[in-house]
Formats: sequence, C-alpha cells, structure tokens
Amino acid sequence: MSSEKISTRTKILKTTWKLLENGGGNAVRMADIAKAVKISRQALYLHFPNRADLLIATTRYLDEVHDIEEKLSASRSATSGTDRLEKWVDVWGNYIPNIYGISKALLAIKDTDKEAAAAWNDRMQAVRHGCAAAVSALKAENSLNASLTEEQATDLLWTLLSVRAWEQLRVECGWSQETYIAQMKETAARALVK
Amino acid sequence: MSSEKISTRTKILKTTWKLLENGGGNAVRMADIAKAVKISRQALYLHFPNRADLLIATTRYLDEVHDIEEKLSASRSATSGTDRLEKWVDVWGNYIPNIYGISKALLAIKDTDKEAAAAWNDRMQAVRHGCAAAVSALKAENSLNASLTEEQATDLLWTLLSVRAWEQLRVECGWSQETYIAQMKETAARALVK
DNA sequence: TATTTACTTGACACCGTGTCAAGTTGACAT
DNA sequence: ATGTCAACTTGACACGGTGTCAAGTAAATA
Repeated sequence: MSSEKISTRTKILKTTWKLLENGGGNAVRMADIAKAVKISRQALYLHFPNRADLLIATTRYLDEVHDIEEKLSASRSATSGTDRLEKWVDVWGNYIPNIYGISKALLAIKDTDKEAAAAWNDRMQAVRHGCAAAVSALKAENSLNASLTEEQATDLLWTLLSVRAWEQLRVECGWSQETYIAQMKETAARALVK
Repeated sequence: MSSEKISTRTKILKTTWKLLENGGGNAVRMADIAKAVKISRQALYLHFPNRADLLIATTRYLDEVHDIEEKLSASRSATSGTDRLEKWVDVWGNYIPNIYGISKALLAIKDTDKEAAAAWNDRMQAVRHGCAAAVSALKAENSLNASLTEEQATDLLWTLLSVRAWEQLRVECGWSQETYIAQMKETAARALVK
C-alpha cells in the first residue's frame, strides 16, 4: 500500500530477509541477493561493505520492523514472577520465528567473522537480559528454585529459549509453534520455580 | 606405549581430532591438517575423498576409541526410571566434551554437505534413542510428567542434552562440567518426572 | 631387477568474496 | 543545451579454500 518509492538499500534489506526466511542460511550468496533485488552484485557493495555487514543490517532492520522493544515491554507489565516468566517465554518464543532465517546465517559466519559474532552476541545479550529480569522477578517473590543461583537460572532459561533449541524442537522434531510455546512455558516453570 | 607403527590414515584421524579439539571447528583447513601430519595436502586426498568424509571418519574413529557403546550400556543397567534418567544424563553429558570439537566442525558443514548432514543426524539419532529409552523407563513406572507424550518428552530431553545446549552453558556461560552435569540432572528430572 | 605402493610436487579449475576502473543513465542546476 | 553529480552497470581481477590431474620419487616386495 505505502509505495512511497522504496530506496535500494531498503529493497536489499527486505530481499535479504525474504531469501533467508525461506530456508538456507549460509547458502544465500551475495549474487543471489543481487539477482533477487535486480541490481548488479557490485551495487550491493556500494550499500554494504561486505556480507557480514549486510546480514547485521538486515537483523537491525528486522528488529525495527517488528518493533521488538515494544513487544519486550509487554512482559514487563506482569504482576507475579511466574506470570512474568510465562509472558517472557511467550514474547520471545513467538519472536524467534521472525528472526530464525537471519539468525541461522549469522550463526554460520559467527565463527569466522568477528563483527558478526559481536553483533550476534550483542543481540543475544539483550535476550539474556530478558531472562535475567524474569528470574529476578521470581527471586523477588522467593519462588526461585533453591538449587539454582540467580545467574545459573538465567543461563538455563537463556539456553532453553535459544534459537538452537527452538530450531531443534520446531524443525528437527516437527513441533508446532503452539506446542513449542506451551511446553517451553511449562518446562521453564518446572525448571526455575520452586 | 603401543608404538606398533601407526598407519598414515590413523595419524590423519588422530591429528584431525587434535586440531579440532583445540578450538576452531570450521577454521581447520585441509592444509592445516596435512601440515600437522607432515604429509602433503594431496596425500590427504589419497586417504579421504573430501573434507566431509575426513570429518565423518574422524567421528567414527572417536567413537571407536572411546568405546561409546560400552559407556551407553552402563545407563541401561539402572533399576528405577529416575535413576536411569540420571545415569543417562551422566553418560552422555560427560561424553560431549570428547566430541565437541568434531561436532562443531560437522555442524558447520551440515548445511552445505548432504553427506555430513546424514552422518551427523545418524549420530544424533543414536543419542535420541538413549533419550527415548530413559523416557520409556519413566513411563513404565508411571512417573512421566503427564503433560508430555512419550515422544515429546524424548524430544525435550534430546534438546536439553544437545551439543548446542552444552556449548552454550559450558562455553558461553562458563559453567564447569560438574555444574553442567548436576544442573542437567536436576532440570531433566524436573522437566520429565511427575 | 622390475613392479607396486605410498607419497610428493606443482599446476590448475571452480566457487564465492571483495576490489578496481571505466562506462552509462537520469535528474537537477545554471 | 550543457555540465555535473549520484546511482548504478560491466567486466576484469586477486585471494583463499576445495578438489583434480599428471608426472615424478623412493622404499618395500616379488
């Protein structure tokens, strides 16, 4: 509807996202993206210095489009600690599908590209903060599982809610998104709550 | 001690293992391995048709050396279901460090190499069977968490015990192996047992 | 002594990334 | 209409990594 006149840069970001979304993370080449945007491969390099930067920019673009911040704030409005935990699982767990494609691509280059690793870690730290906040709310009302320190509980929740775990359950095991969310809520509660 | 006269093939496998062990999964190149074995890069290709095959062969070699089968059978001797679950976490969880390096390399090429993906999946299915057996023992004594089907419980345990989860907790979060094992035992029990 | 086996040397094709230099095209300003 | 600037194109190329090929060497074996 809003066909203002999309900048090439935005077209590139949209297309990259779309290409990554449907399947292959690292299999998407610069040439593929250029072709899909209908510009020359070299024009890509006029907008982004390298593949890693393009992927990172796509990630930021995604966050912007989805307004992740606003969504995250929803879980902060919860009253009880357990409620907050559940809402947090809901919010983040339902955001993962949106970023799965790009995450896969970033994870794949993380080992060889320092900048990509930094960008990925940065985003994952944000998720970890969400986990920490939920854990802290549990702790505050004294309902945190006594055999876990606050930090360990955060680590555990963070791992439970990792993109990798989501991938394994949804893709390898064929779980539906609903099942994933429901089971994660319960598992998180069982693991963390007294 | 047993310096019988190690075949070049075995030297290659040992060296590949060693190189992968200390750090970089996909950063280890064919040339690096050749150099470390002190043969020409081309000699590598006389023994293994390609990198993926070498990695797969290294995995099998590792399993052989560690006699994984024997270790797995230990968990089968458990009496109660909960005991069995705990033993299973112990066995597999303590085996992961041995295969972490090679796993990382295989996981990295899994997306582009069909054969590597098949080899990896094959091994992971074996782990899944271990998980299924533990879950089945719980079910048999009617102590399986009622909100999980047997298959879901298996999927969940399998994900909890994945190499990725191990990596995240041990490497990213800096957990000790002991902490990992202890917490995993408890988390698995909390998640799966009634 | 001839043959075979295991290996070496060096060249090369292929792919994907990233770089460079020289054009083209359209908009806008004078 | 002319000049100029920005965005883009075209085509070539270097680099690193994988995998292939052909010819040569050297030690063990027949």
